[in-house]
Amino acid sequence: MLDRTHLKIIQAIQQYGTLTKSAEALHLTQSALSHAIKKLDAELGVPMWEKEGRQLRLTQAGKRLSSLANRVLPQFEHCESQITDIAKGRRGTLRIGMECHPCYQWLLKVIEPFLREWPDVDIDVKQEFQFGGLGALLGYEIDLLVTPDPLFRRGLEYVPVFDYEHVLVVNSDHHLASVEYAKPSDIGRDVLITYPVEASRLDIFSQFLLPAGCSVKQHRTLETTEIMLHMVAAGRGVGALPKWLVEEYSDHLDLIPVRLGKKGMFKQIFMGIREEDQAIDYVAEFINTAQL
Amino acid sequence: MLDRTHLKIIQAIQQYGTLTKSAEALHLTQSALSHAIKKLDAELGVPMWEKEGRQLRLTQAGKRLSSLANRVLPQFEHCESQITDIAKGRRGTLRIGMECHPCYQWLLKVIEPFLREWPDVDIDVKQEFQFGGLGALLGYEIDLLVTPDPLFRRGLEYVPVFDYEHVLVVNSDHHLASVEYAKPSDIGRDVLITYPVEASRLDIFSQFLLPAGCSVKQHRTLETTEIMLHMVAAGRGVGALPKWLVEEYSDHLDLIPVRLGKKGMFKQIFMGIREEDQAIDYVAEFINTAQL
DNA sequence: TCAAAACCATGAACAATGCTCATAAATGTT
DNA sequence: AACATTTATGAGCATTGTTCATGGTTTTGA
Repeated sequence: MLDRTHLKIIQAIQQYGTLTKSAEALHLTQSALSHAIKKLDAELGVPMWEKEGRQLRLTQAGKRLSSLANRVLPQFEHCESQITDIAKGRRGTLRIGMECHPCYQWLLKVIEPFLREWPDVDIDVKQEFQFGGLGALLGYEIDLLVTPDPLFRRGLEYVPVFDYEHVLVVNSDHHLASVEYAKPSDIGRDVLITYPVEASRLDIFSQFLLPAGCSVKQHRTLETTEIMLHMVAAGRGVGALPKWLVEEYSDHLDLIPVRLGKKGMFKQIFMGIREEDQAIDYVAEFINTAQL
Repeated sequence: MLDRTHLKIIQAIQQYGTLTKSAEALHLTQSALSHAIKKLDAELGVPMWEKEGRQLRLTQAGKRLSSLANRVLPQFEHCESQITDIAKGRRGTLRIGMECHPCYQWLLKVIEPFLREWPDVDIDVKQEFQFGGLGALLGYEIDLLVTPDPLFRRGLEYVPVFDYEHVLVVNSDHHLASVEYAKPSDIGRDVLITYPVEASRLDIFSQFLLPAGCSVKQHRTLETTEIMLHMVAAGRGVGALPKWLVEEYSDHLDLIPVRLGKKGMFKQIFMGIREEDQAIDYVAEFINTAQL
């Protein structure tokens, strides 16, 4: 019967390439591994690897097994650590996925009191997912998703956690610094600085520039909010961020928020969880504190 | 180490309630099971069950394990059967998920030539999913999703497979039988027959009646297309279905398709797969034949 | 080209794990 | 209280997986 050890074996061989090294990683002898894979091939009736000289290449069947390993093993590990956490009196780890870059700053503020109140719960924040945040939630890679884009599905629950206005950020020298609101064509000669995600996921493109058929002189990306704001304050470009975030920095930096379009761009951030997890006390409590 | 057998045990006990029956189902003696769960509890450091008299109830930790079992075991089984299929020279099973009821008829037409061309591939059609069709695709419950509602995510590919017009169906005695198109208020005194899914997933509600603030006299649901059409032909109500589907039955049944709104309601159906599966020949071929 | 190095395969012996059997204890039923 | 059903326990057995020792194969590099 296909078993967790088999998945570990296939994963190790994928990772290390040779039996000898894999065996070492698995705390086995090379012999044991050799026996094991021979038996596995025999049991399943088809080899998992083909040998090209010394190279081991996965067969079609092996690829299936490898795919199973990659998605199932992490779940085993997480479940195990959750349970041993419970055993030790700790409550476990809340794995939070983020689909909106600037929310990170907000999350930090929420996390702090939570960690104080729940000393026996750990928090883990992840930002990259193979199938996107929703996929990660459904695939049990994360337990909680912070997203501006709630895709309601059966079995999932979304809760709005906060509203904010998305604004353009410029410095006081910029020609838009004193206007009431910015039009899409106003930034045609500017450098736009954003987080490094696909343009389709950036509201400034999808909901402001693109619908009006406008573009910018240059599009630059930066990982960190702080540096982004420093660049804007230095007149090296304009940004698009939550207004509250801009206001937090406008004490020490020369930053002016400018409304996007006449009506402004108002966003709502949601937290999504799996229905079944609603019953877990610290999950419920996290959502509670986050809503304040 | 947590293992597949442990997951099977917890699942069996959930299902059968008592150790004795579970042991039988697992082809073990009651003694073996008793030993096994004792060891499991000891290894994890926390009991998985609490005894209320003779009743076994899952603890918090046990619930985690049970949840793991429920989502992981099916994947083991599917992977195993895929591989043994390959071993036997068969190619495996293409698991198709359907999120649109009337597409079933269309699928039947597509499946037929495919099964002829690929005698070593089986097809499995599923319609109910815990986390909806998308969740099933991401969770490896299905390999291919037929849906009117493509949610583009990283790691997924969607292909449009066909377009159709969604129409109201009435019989020739109905007062709408001869009009050019139906307005939302026109069916306020009718019985509307639909498939048994939430109203929010029925376009006739979400895109026709609701936006106009209209409703119907009564809303009935029926599983099968055929009976639904018989009811309509008998004047017992009106339906909302793809035009091509209505036309297929209008030879033997008294059915008239009526455009929904002045501009009609045009829909597009997509097939979604995981990117990684694009390389599998029979999957690619299925999509090809389906696009014709 | 040939030896050395790295890697893999195999069989026998051993160790550990899990299973069964037999039986006792606990729980629920009448 | 007696009985039926279910669970727990310990000892012995069987299976499985592991190591050890060794021989074969592929690759490397002088």
